[in-house]
Amino acid sequence: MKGDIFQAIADPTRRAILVLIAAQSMTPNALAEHFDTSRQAVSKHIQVLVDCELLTQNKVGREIHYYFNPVKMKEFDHWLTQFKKHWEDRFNQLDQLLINLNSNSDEN
Amino acid sequence: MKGDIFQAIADPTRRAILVLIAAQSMTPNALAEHFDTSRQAVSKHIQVLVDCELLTQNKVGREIHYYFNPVKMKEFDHWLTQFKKHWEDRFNQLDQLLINLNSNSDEN
DNA sequence: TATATTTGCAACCATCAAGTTGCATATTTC
DNA sequence: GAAATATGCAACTTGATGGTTGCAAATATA
Repeated sequence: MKGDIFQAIADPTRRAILVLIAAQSMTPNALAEHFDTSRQAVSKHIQVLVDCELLTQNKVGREIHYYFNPVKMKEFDHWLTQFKKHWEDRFNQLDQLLINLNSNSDEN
Repeated sequence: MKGDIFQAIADPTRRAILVLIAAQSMTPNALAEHFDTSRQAVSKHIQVLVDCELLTQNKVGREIHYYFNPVKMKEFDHWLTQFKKHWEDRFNQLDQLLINLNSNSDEN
């Protein structure tokens, strides 16, 4: 599971980090100020995102600037797109599916 | 984190379950045959997917048929769409971003 | 050079998640 | 009614995960 994009995106803090960094590149310290947790905790999240290449880094002196890497996001996008495609195919053969769902009233 | 779609989709087994059930509704037993793990393990995954409403169930006698619920998938889709939108906006102001990325050669 | 700043790394802890086994319940079949 | 089948629920184990603190390394500043 190491380096898995789905795993990386599952964590809400990491999603927030992605959104922040996608909007503007940042250093770990700058990022950490946006969260309640410690700098090290944020750094660990960053590391996870770097491991799966959702972030790239650029060291400038003692600072490290992290950037969003859109390429890897595509991988994620791809799964959903494929899934949606599949599921929209199903819509074309709605027949059985709808019949079953409609005869199902004991559930909700 | 209970009932979180991102969390639900993070697990590869659950993604496989979603794909299988989206293709065709299934009972837990039928599903379990597709995996190496025990029926109970699969059932737990199903429960997670039901909790976040990615699956709905229809009890028929002693069998329970699970169906894919496309509605909730939208929620997931929404985040990605918003994110992509944001990130594509950035592309329109590529200037600074590209300058920074290009001056970054010590990383790869 | 001494000090402050930015960062990563390692150790540790608490919680959660995924798996297993065992058992109870409901339904079908004999 | 008894046996078989389909399923859910609970207890337990183990490993991963997110958090903390402490410290070392590198760079900037005085």
